[in-house]
Amino acid sequence: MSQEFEVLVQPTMEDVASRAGVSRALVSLVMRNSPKVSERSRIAVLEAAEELGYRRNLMAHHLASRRTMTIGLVLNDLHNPFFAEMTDGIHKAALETGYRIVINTGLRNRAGEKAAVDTFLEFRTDGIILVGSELSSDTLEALAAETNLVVAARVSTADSYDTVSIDDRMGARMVVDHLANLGHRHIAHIDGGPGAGARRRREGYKAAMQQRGLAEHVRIVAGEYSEHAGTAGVDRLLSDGETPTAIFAANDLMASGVLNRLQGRGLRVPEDVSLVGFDNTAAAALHQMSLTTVDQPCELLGRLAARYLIERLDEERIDAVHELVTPSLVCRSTSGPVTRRATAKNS
Amino acid sequence: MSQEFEVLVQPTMEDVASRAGVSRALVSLVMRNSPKVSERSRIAVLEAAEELGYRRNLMAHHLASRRTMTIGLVLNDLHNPFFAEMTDGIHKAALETGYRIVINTGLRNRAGEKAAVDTFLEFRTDGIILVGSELSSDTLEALAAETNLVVAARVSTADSYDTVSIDDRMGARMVVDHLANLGHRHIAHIDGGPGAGARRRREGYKAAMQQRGLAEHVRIVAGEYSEHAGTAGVDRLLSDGETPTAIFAANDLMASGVLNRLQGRGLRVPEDVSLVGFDNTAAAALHQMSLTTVDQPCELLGRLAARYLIERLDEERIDAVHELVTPSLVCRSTSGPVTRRATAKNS
DNA sequence: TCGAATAGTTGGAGCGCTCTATTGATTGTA
DNA sequence: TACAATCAATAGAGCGCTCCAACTATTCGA
Repeated sequence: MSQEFEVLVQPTMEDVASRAGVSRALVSLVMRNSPKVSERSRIAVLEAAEELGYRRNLMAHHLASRRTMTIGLVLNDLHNPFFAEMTDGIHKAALETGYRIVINTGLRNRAGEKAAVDTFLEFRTDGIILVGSELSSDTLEALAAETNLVVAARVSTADSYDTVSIDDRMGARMVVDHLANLGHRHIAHIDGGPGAGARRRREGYKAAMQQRGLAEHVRIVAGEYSEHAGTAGVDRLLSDGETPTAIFAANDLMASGVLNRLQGRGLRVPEDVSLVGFDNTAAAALHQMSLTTVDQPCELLGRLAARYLIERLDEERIDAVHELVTPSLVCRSTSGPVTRRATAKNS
Repeated sequence: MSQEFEVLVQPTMEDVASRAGVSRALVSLVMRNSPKVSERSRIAVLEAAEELGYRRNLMAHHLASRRTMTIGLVLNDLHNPFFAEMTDGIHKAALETGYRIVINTGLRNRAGEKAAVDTFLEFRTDGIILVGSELSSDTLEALAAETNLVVAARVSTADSYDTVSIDDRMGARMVVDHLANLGHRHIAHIDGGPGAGARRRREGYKAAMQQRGLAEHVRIVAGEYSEHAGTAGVDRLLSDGETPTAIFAANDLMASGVLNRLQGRGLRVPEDVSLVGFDNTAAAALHQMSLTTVDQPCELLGRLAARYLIERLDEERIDAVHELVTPSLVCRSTSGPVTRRATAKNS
């Protein structure tokens, strides 16, 4: 029992100091890699620390220095692989600059997200990165007044925090261009409703269609980011009589539903109908799906988010930065040229 | 500028105390919901805190109380949806008992995992949960001496930390039983190599086959947890001449490769060959795949892990607990009864 | 009416660290 | 030889909080 107790009480700098025969302040200098320590003492201290299994107490460290060299990362949804990849980018960029990260997640609701943020505020992390936040812009403004803040995967013009996001509008335009170049004119869009970026994807689709002189063929069916919305969308599109030769689904999950329903209805992809998604999730790359889709450079987005936060911390930048990153199209097997058969049906 | 400075310096208990006209100690009592505070003072303090935007400094709190009410969670791989679901379970269980969690992840390597653990040790979280750890058992033992530890998704008999895992062996047995009950005898297994739980899945497969009197049909092809290993496995199985009527892939990702290759080879699933995976990932549920697979009760695993850690913290349990949770089979469209055609080929 | 019990409040020590000012030892220079 | 300059090490205050012992009212029973 008493041994158990001993084990869990961690040694302090004082312990290391007395073992090494120096002062506590010297140990502190060694731990912070100060150059003004003699080689002799440095080694003595490091050895003593090693022997005792000393581990700096970050809490005390922070209390005295007001810094934690830690970035709090709040992920809206751990289940979304998109966030996982962004995290990789943030993680790497942070490590390269001497910061570490700590992650938290709301349970996919605002209250949970707020709790996650509060945890970091209480831990006094040096700054916070929010990925795919659902908080109101007022809340974000308030938060930016309390800590250094960067919001990723969300567009804003706020001047108290930075944002980094993909250019959804351009992504949608790329999809339309790709399909139009393949000869498609009847390109329908099943939209993502309230989903992140869905509004901008829809706008991009519309604008590109107009620009291509296909304004009359613009056709948008309401949906949301789910597989079911994809199947329902197909039903809606087909029941109107005029079958489009190509469908642009607002994200990959929806595209999966679309693909399934098209095949169920006896339509071949891409011979009869071409299909393009958005996000380039792992499932899209699987052979069963092999979906043409828009890829987001997640890791880059993450790196940028981290960089902007660290600029605020290290260079004390105050004014906000808002960056839009260009996506790219990944062509796989679900999109192809319009065939005689497909066009015959429609014209 | 100077305003900027003001904003980022957070108010302390002292500030709240003087604004509310009470002592710092009283504010502390209010913040900790002590019952021995008059309603009058409580309200005064809470109002002052609200007005100042006071937020407790966890670092100082910990330093004084030696507790953070925080659990550190180290995920081996954020990309694996399995971990995301376990996190949900841990998260919920933690919240219910007044704890909060903080997550960290290694960049899929031991050094990264160690760094993640170190962060939590420096933060002095009350305990640590490792999910899918790749650290050596010696390292884990050493870690358990420094903090309270629970390891999830890993089997062990160590007596200094708890483990919670699925019963992979039983999962494999369920697969064999399911297929055998459908009339299959030629059931092959493409194994997961060094992957987590793969060894036990293979053993379970072998044992179940023997128990069913199918020892002579045991056929194991080496693989690993990747789609490619699945396609390669099929090639290997078919090139031997004797096509199995059913294939048990060590995980869903592999099963995806298997499915693709079977179809590519002109074999129908499940008419010609039945296929079963393991993990029940989101992709398996997608209609394109609709894979029969073994489901792990991830959230339950998470809840158990959290519970065991909290028992160590709150009830000061010392002796280790090791729990194996029973999985369940999810029957979808890739498995079916042996057909005349399939059996004809083989016997 | 008085001491005891109770409820509410407070000052101060201390948690483990950083940081400033200072001391002591050593070296360089006139 | 004396004095400044440099280097290495240290004491001590303080970061924001908790917790204990002590203190002040107030209430109660005898």
